[in-house]
Amino acid sequence: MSKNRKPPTMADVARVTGVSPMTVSRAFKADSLISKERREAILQAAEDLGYVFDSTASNLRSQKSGFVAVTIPSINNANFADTVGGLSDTLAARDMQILLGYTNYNTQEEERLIEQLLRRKPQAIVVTGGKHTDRGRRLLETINIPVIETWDIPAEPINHYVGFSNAGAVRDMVDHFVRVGYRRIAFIGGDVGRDTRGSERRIGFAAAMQAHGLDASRLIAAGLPPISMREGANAMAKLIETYPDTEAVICVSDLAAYGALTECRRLGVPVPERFAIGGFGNYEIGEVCVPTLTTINAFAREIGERTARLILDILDGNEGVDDVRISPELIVRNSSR
Amino acid sequence: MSKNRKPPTMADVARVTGVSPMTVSRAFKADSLISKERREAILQAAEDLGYVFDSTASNLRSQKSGFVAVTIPSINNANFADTVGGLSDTLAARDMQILLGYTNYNTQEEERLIEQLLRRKPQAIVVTGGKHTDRGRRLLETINIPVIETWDIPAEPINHYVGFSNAGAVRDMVDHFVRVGYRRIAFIGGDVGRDTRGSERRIGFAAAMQAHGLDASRLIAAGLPPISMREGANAMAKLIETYPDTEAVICVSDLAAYGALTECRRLGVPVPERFAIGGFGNYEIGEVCVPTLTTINAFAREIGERTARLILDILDGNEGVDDVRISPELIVRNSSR
DNA sequence: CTGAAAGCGCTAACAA
DNA sequence: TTGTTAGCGCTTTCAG
Repeated sequence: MSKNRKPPTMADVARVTGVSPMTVSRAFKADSLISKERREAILQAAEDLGYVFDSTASNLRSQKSGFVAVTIPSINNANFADTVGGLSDTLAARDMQILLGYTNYNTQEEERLIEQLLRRKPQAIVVTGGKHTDRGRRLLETINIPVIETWDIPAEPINHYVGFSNAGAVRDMVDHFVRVGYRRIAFIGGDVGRDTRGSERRIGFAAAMQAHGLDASRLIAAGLPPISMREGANAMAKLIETYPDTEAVICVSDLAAYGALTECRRLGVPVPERFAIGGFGNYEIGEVCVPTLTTINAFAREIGERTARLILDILDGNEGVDDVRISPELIVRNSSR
Repeated sequence: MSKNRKPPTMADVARVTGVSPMTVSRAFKADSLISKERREAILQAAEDLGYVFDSTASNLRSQKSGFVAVTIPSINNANFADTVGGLSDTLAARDMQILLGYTNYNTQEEERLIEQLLRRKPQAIVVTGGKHTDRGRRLLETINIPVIETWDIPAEPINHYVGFSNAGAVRDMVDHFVRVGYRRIAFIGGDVGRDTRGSERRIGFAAAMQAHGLDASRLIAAGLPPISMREGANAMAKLIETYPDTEAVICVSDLAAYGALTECRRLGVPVPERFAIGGFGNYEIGEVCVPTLTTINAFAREIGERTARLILDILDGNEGVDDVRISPELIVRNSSR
């Protein structure tokens, strides 16, 4: 089945076709000057030989890898998957590929990953969030390619960012909850410190509650991020036990919120009549479950698309490239007033 | 901020350290012969210079990319994400990286992707399923690297496979449903032809029903794969309208099953008393929702891990490497007897 | 439109 | 343990 001969190179294709390797090279570049018939003959010969273009060599010579490096906290998260999808689809139009790594919500792991990814000579690097180890940050500052921080608005951006205020988005939900009459509001999130976006959502909750003169101390920590549905359910049980008179809860994600919702159903607590629930992220589950979930749409896919366009603009040398601030949208559904 | 000087190379590090480039190269390979102090001095100088190892060049010279190419139908699917996670984590132990592409459940797109990925000279390629375009198959047959088909047991494997029988797994569920007394059983899946794993599940359903002498014609097509929760809900509405006396339904995935479950709740149809529901894939939603979902665990993460180990074995030249047949596990929960 | 020469940055292979 | 030489497969550059 698999022969042990060395795979054919452009030189082989050139020999078969009776042209120079340079001409073969041109045949493989869509926009290069070469007669139509010659190109067709060359491509046909290449296909017959089983020749596969070697981008490894091409990249070295031209000093362009065609890669954009991307780090996300978790591969198994619909929000980040949407962002990667937006990035990937937009970059594909220019034949660029994504080199993906995930950090498990851990900046140490992110540092290791950044170093590993940079060795592949990406033409840009996209990271999630604005928190990094000192060395990770230094690596990003030193490298001579566009760096884009996403899903956040960093206090001190390394280079560019495409994101939104996590604290601000939660504040909008608190404001809405207070406006419609809830007062005793709690927050379910992960343990502090690891997931920075989650922490900022908690901070946004506390700040907004205080701004309304309300008690901001009803905080339930549900475990290490990311918070699963199960952990959301457990946190809800703890919440009801600890603060039985709570009227509404804001969860760090729709997944936690859905878990909380199922726990209410198990306990016979009517939602939203007795207990209102809000989530974050506009996951599919939130528009299908009963009752549907009030949530915040952070436009995950658009973050990816805008990031990709920012990168392409920079690589094209367009001046005046602006960072992007996304405005998350509050979606009020049936799990709350 | 970003200087326009060319980034430093090994030659620069060598100059600064007063050694030859070859010695610098050795300092970056963990297992090579070089005095400890010298290595440390070199690595320190490299860090100071902001030198980043160039795997592009290394790969070309050594003819080893360190990549494993992987195609999956969708990036936004917890099952495939788990498989990729298993692959990625297992390969990371050997410093290999994954080069990921997704096909949108489309073999044309898969063909395009395979061609693109092979240009990066991966050391192995993993594809999902055993159905490909003719040219896609030819590319995989011709290339001189391990090819692993997953999530399926192909009738004619190209090279290796790590998978399970989708038809057989659904047959197990039908057998169970019949054993506990259901007779009028339906199947909700995607439109035929695109998602081959889904088609095989439907085929397994029909064959099993016929084996029991039961009517296998209650098939609801829910749209293009992948079937969303929403489409599962719509399909359930159609099912109840079309075949009102149905007792149980098997859905092509847990997501569709969950949608079906919510539709029952909306319609006031009690599950499992009036209507039993089974899913596929053991997604998190199925163990949290109310009632919990009867499903099939296909061991997605293990598929990835076993695939990675298979690849490493082959690359290590271990003889007698065997393909892997996973045995999916039926999990009976509260959405059925 | 086509070709020849040179070299991208690293490491295999050999020599010391 | 270290250095020298050559070359991985392609494309930049320049000449025709």
